[in-house]
Amino acid sequence: MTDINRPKPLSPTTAATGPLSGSGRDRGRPLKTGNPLFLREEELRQAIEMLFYAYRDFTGEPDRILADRGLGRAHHRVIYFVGRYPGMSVSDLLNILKITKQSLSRVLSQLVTEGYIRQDQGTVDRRQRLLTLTDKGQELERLLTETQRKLIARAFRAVGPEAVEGFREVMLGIMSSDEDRARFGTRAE
Amino acid sequence: MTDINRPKPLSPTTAATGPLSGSGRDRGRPLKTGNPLFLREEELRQAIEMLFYAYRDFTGEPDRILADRGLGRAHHRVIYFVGRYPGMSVSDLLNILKITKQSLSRVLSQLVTEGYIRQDQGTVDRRQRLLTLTDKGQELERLLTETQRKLIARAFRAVGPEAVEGFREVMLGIMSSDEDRARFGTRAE
DNA sequence: TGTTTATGTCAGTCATATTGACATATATGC
DNA sequence: GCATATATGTCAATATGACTGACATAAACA
Repeated sequence: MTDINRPKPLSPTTAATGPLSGSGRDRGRPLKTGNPLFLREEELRQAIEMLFYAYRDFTGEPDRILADRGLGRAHHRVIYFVGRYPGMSVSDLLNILKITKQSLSRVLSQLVTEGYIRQDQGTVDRRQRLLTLTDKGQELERLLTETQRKLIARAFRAVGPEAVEGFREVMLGIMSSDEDRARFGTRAE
Repeated sequence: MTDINRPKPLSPTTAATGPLSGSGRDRGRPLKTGNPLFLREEELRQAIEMLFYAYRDFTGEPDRILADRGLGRAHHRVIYFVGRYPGMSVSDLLNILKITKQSLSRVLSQLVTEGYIRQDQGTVDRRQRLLTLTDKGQELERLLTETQRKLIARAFRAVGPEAVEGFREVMLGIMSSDEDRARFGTRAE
């Protein structure tokens, strides 16, 4: 049967699919002999799924708040980063988000039009439009970030500082660019 | 010097932006007196950003592979979970993805039409369409999952088992439903 | 037999992203 | 000062992924 190596059943409705293999211990066959347990296929798959579930839930509540105002997740990202780095330029933002300027344009213009973000001409380089949150923008930013911060804080508090440090290390390892890793420079510990 | 706690400048082009004041708020100050360091606003913000950067990079390479075949991230998720739980029903999948059946429909029909996924009538409950990957689907699933598994494995290997355990704990803490947490049953530690 | 469930579909809409082409103002190097 | 490069913006077309609402069918269940 194809279902020997399966994770546990999903729901009563699929009970038919099987009591299948209990905890699926052996799906975690080593990728190579001698690989430590935490690098087995099963553990790696779990990590993939954890990222999916956690990210989905992490963005869920902000998405709802934004939807009430006719905004989406893309607006959130812009508001977040402009709040984080006030006075950043458009190209800085593009560099972080890694989307095209046309994509950013629609979102950003909307935020400017609706009074969440202000654009000021740069003084050193007058081609630049430096971005800052208006009061209205800050208010929304706080609302959204509060939501996510509480979620993270709750998780952090529940697991303690060592687990948090492990989380940080793994996240840094997943990022593909040194530039991004550098944003989390060696912190006071 | 309100910018004490400000993240470092983003790029040479905004160096001028540096001492930009402002809305700094209490960034970095404890949320409440007595809160441990890892629960300070700055640390929580970093976690928010890490999730963004890590998720963005985590999905980047699969997105490119999929784009070559005219597929998107939504197809990836379907292929992934059908590969993970072969014989799952449509409602199981909806339950995991937490999208509407109409949204799933377009993606799933396309995958069936293009021969990545097979739908078989359930034997116990004949209303159900049980989903499995075809050979073609398995091939793509392996290609995509391999990519992500390698990324995770590299990160895991670099940081070691304790950090990985910390990562797991935090991710579980971020998930909002016990049902999802239960997918990662208490493992041998 | 009547109701609920699992699935599917039609239609309309919105948000987010893409590519490509082109425009303007400013900076910078020779 | 002129040529080129950079920062930003805009128009147009297109794809993808999500939503709501309405309705349809088959099978299970009470």
